[in-house]
Amino acid sequence: MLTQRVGDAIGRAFGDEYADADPLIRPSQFADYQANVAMSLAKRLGRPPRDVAATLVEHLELDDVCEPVAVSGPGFLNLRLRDAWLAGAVGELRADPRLGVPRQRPQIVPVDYSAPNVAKEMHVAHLRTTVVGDALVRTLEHLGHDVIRQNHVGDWGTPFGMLIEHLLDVGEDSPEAQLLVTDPNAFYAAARAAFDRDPAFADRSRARVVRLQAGDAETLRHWNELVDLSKQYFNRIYSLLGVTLGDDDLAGESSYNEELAGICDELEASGIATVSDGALCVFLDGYTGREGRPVPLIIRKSDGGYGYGTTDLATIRHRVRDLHADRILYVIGVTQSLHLTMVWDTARKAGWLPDDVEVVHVQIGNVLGDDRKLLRTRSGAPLKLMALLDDAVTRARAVVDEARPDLPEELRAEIAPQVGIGAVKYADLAVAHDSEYVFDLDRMVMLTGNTGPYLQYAAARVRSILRQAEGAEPGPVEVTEPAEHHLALRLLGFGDLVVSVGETLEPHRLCGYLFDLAQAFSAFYETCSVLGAATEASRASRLALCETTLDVLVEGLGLLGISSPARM
RNA sequence: GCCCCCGUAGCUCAGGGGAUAGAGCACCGCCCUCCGGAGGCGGGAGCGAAGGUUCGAAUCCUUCCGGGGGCGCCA
Repeated sequence: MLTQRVGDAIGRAFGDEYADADPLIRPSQFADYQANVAMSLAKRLGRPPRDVAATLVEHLELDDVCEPVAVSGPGFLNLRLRDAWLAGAVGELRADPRLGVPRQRPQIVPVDYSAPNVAKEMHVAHLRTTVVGDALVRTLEHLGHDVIRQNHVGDWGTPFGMLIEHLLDVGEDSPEAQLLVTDPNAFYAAARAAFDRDPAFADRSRARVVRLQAGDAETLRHWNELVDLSKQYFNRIYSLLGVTLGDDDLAGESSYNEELAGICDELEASGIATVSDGALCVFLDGYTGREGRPVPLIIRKSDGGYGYGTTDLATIRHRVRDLHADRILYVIGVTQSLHLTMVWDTARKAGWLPDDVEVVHVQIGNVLGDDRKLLRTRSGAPLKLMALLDDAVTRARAVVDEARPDLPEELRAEIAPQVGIGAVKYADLAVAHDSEYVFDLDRMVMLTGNTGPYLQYAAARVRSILRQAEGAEPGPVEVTEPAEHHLALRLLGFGDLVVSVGETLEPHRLCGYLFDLAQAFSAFYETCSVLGAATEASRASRLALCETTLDVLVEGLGLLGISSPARM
């Protein structure tokens, strides 16, 4: 709105040929917003920036929206919104069930995230892609996009012969088989041990892989049993995390089996792939490795088997051809960067990925321990995710017990998981997804600072005020105090911010916004008594501000996949 | 050796080319303690280094230093 009005003023002041100048209106530390337009215009006009800015001010028609506009610095227009206008805008926001978040033209967006492996423990890296992916999915859906969740689970490959044989040995209903649900690494380790110890078992395993790949019906039935048990493990984690992934979203590597041979044939026939050292490879310009040797994307191993490069090609073709994707998101570890770009380049070359389909690698950075190395237990073993989450809940319980000894025991037991899980998820979301960060449970569950529990607590406190308002109803918004002004300004920023998260795919911006909002509310709470407001109209207005703040906090946390306990 | 990412306060992290680089935690000093103590105000200290582009660079480009990762049959 401001941008449009300033743009019009440019046209009036300097002529329509300059109306294309981007006013670049942004929040500012010097005013509510700052229009930075004079610099670029001054250059084009050959006039001093301050003069240009002053001329522009004369042509601005913003008196209904802004206080008289100040020119400062080298030529910035500082815009301070009028309290009355802000009050009206917040009133409109309150009436809008979407809280100012626009609906966008829908795009079809497959999002590849989580992707755990069958018969393997999920670790913190999986946790982060799951949490970040889920926040992106929720946000994009809220913006109106047609999101297709794709959980590209690792359910195929060489180890499955060994795993199936072990499952047959222990029996599908045995306690050992249940390890797949409760402690998958233990199952895997047992299978591996048998493989290393017993040559006969190793031979059976290898034979089993061959039958699996040949599509032998009985083997496939056992494979399904194996995968089903692992699904139970995934779903336990997802349910504990409150993640939107379900069985319908499973699109494992195995689902592309039928297409792999065809992919290879097509690439070989078109000359894109060539045989090298017995393996079918794609060599692309610009990819060199050690000693300048070209790096291949291997699509068929020398033993005739297929690797994940081939399934990834089949996957991308499926997403474009069958799902009609406009934009494809890969929420995957930063280590896959090279592999992914090679797959994309190959797909483009083969004509499976048109130029107008955008592919994005949402790079997930490593999670580190306090020694700045990949997070592990003290003994060096990989962390068990379930144990880690339990630990988070335990610590959250301690924080809740400390802060709210007055709450009944059952209620505290109910709140603790929401806080603990929220804390872990928020920590994953609050830092830029591609940066590494140091995992520190104690910091995550703190009630101060940029943490999930802080925001949940903020929301609970607002609820508490509303609860105590008893008969008093929220009414028309008035803005008089500076703290009200600042809070109202923050509230109005929600819609644009959600849009920017959808564009940049950076949920940490939403975290920063919500933290900022909570602090603005805190300042408001400090200086503007709600229940003790001087007049009835003022109390009604402040109740309305409380209610709107709560709505935005709850909605924002919801987009992040974090629940807001009613009390804590 | 080649390629990618990163280097911001004591610590953990923000900073979509714009003014005097921010927050939280930790530390020190003062204030309030009233709707639930998510407190308030003040203080110290920072863009790895050097060039370049620009009216203007933490941000873009180049080089160097330092850290992490990847680089042919695991996924």
